[in-house]
Amino acid sequence: MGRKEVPSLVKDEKLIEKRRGEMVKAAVNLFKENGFHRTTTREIAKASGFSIGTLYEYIRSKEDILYLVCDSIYEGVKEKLHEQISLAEGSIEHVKKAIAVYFNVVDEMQDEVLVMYQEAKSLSREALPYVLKKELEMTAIFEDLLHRTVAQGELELNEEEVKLLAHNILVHGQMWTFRRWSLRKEYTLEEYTQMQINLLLYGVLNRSLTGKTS
Amino acid sequence: MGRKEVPSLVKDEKLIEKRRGEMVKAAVNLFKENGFHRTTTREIAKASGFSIGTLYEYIRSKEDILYLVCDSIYEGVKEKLHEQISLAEGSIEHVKKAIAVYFNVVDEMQDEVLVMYQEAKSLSREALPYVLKKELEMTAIFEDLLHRTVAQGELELNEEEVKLLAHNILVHGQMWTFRRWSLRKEYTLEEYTQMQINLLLYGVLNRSLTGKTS
Amino acid sequence: MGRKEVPSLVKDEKLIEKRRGEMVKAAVNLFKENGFHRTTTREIAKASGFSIGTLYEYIRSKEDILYLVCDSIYEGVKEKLHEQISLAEGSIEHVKKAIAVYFNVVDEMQDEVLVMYQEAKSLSREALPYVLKKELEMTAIFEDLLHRTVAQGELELNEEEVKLLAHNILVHGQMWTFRRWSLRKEYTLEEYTQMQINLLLYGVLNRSLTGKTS
Amino acid sequence: MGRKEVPSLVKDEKLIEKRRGEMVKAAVNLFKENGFHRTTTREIAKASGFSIGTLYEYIRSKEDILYLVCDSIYEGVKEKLHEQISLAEGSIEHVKKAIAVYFNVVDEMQDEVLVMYQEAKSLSREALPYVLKKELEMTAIFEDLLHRTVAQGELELNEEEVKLLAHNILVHGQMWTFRRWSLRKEYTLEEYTQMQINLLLYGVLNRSLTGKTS
DNA sequence: GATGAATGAGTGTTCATTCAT
DNA sequence: TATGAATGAACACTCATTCAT
Repeated sequence: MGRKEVPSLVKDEKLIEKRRGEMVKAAVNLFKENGFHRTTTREIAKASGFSIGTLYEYIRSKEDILYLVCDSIYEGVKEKLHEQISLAEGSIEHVKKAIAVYFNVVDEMQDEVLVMYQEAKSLSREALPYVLKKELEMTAIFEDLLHRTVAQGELELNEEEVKLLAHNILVHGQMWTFRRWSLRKEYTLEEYTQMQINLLLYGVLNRSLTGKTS
Repeated sequence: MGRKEVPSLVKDEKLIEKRRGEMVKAAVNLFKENGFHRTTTREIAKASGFSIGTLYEYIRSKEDILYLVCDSIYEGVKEKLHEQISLAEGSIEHVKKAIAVYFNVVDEMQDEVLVMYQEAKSLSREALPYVLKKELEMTAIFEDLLHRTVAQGELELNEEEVKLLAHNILVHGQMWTFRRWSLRKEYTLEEYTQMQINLLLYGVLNRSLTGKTS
Repeated sequence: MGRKEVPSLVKDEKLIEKRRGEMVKAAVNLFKENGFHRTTTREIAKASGFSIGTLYEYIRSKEDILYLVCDSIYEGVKEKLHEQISLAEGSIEHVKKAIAVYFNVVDEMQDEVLVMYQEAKSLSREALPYVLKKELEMTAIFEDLLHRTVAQGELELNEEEVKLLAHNILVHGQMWTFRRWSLRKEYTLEEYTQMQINLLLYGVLNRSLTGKTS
Repeated sequence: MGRKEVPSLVKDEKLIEKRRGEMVKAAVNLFKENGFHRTTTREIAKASGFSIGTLYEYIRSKEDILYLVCDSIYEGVKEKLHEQISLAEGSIEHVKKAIAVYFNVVDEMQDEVLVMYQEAKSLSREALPYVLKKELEMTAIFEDLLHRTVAQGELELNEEEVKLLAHNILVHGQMWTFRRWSLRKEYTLEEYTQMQINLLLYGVLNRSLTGKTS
């Protein structure tokens, strides 16, 4: 659904799934180490355990690998998220919980997230929209959560504020990877999570309280 | 001060400054369009208005260009910042003003800023620290501002919260360029600025007010 | 045995052997004409009958070609030598025969020998020792021969004289290539061989003394 | 006389002489270290103490420098030779003395001699004959010496043997530099000289025969 | 006479991709 | 389906030489 089709010369769908899984796993590790441009298709083939010829049976171009990698990372993050939080509820506590879970997932997959964050720009003008769409879907998860919490009466935010807050939550999660060279020195993941939750929510939280009392 | 020396075969310092300026300008435009790796040194030379041989009179390697680009962008941002805000004061109003000015500068230099944050990772392990140092210097500007405002009694934040808030301010500025594909659709720069100021500060602001009133 | 491994991206050992043979042959001709430095890898590839990309499937660097050339020449000389002379005997006659055979081989391979003699110095500090070792192995062939002849009682030479004489034999062979611009004008190979054998073995001074006394 | 003219844009002959002397000195050192091809004209200019522009006031091309270097080395060797031996005499003792003096000169100028014999091949087809001519002049010195000694009745050699012996003497001098990686381990210069004089002049075969008969 | 900035053809090398087996 | 040898356009970088000042 909304996923871009990457054609393969091989017919067996099961095999495609399997081989591409091996490819992506190998590629993430290599991209992590050397970046997309400095990684060669030969290296990816070798690390995947098959020949360069076989690699090209399952993709059309090097860029396809990058797309598959990005796609796979988003799916991974989303899957882990769905495993741990119910998206049907709506309460301040639930928002806090969701943020914490999200930050945890980002931390677990920090290499992957960083790779995607840094290399997605190398996707062609054709493939990029598919990845950006995934990013929007991720944002939507938090938007929905916030909407429900607003509907519940626990938060007082207009539409645009919901959007921006959801955006900020996502960004603060990514920050933990792309500024880790600095943040890791100052905070543990737990401290970082707690402090960001405070900074993210106390504003809107107090305001709504204030709003209520006034 | 803390800047990495990039050696040149040319002796005339004035000329080096001039030619490197031309180079950086051309390179930013090309990097913006195609990224660092997809841009060739010949393209940079041509766009700079001189031959490939001349290009290499002023740098040692392609990476030097990227370093000069990053360095120049930081200097540009800092210079514009210093032009518009006094860094000696300390008040809520001043913090708001500084954020707005910073977001404005980022918006004016959005191409440059985008290029830097996307390509800096391609710097070698030798050059990267110099750029990260610049980033910390930028963060420190906001840390100082917040410290002074805390000292003034207008904010109530501990040391670690100051650090994180400064990080957040910087990152949200960058995000205006990084996620412009999404943000631009929703907000004007002014709206984005105003809303982020609210989200960033109302949390801590109300808390301190609450603290005061209690 | 003692040969330096030159890695190849190609797995088929037979093919490596074959392609490198073609490469070396082409390279010798080109080096002969223009020297190592003035010969381009593209020229070598073309003369070898394959593309530049293919060339680099079989070597890592241009210097590898030079090493293979040197190695191949030594092997060629040694092989031809072993084909024609038994190295187990030891007599004046056998020494003379061996010298004549060696000079013949040098003459047959004069282009190769000259190339090696002139270009080996361009080998890196890493590869040079392997080539010098081959040179010592060549010298050792004549040392052994002389030793056996001494043991047979047909010559009276101490260890150091054996070494130097073997060295001189080798040098006189190489001379035939690197001074051919002059020697060829004066002597045929047969004349040169006969005269050098005389000078090497008979001595000029004693002969004249003998001549006088007889 | 017989020297190739190397044109210069500068008129002042004294200055030409001086500058070229500086150039040659610098070039020999650089060629010694890195070889002719790996040495750049910029390096030569710098090591000579003037600019690249000035360098080209005194030569037309890089190859001119190589020619001047070769020429200068020959002149140096010849000069030192003439300083120490009279070329008018003719006797066995004198030949021995001349060989020893020549070997000494070669040893003193070993770097220069090595450079010349390794790099002369890079001279163009136009310049090479001039250098070969110098080499023949050197050979002629020993030919003459041998001729006079034959005429004196102290040696019994025909014309062709004289020529070849002269060649051999020259080559064995050169080999002291060329094969120093091997020879230096076995012999001091004095030992090498003494032994080569013996082998060149006394012969090994007759000696052993003599030994046997005595 | 001296300088050194400018030039650009040329070099070694890489690597995504193809295709015969 | 799987292989891996072959390809060649493209790349970063060099350096002998020129010429305006």
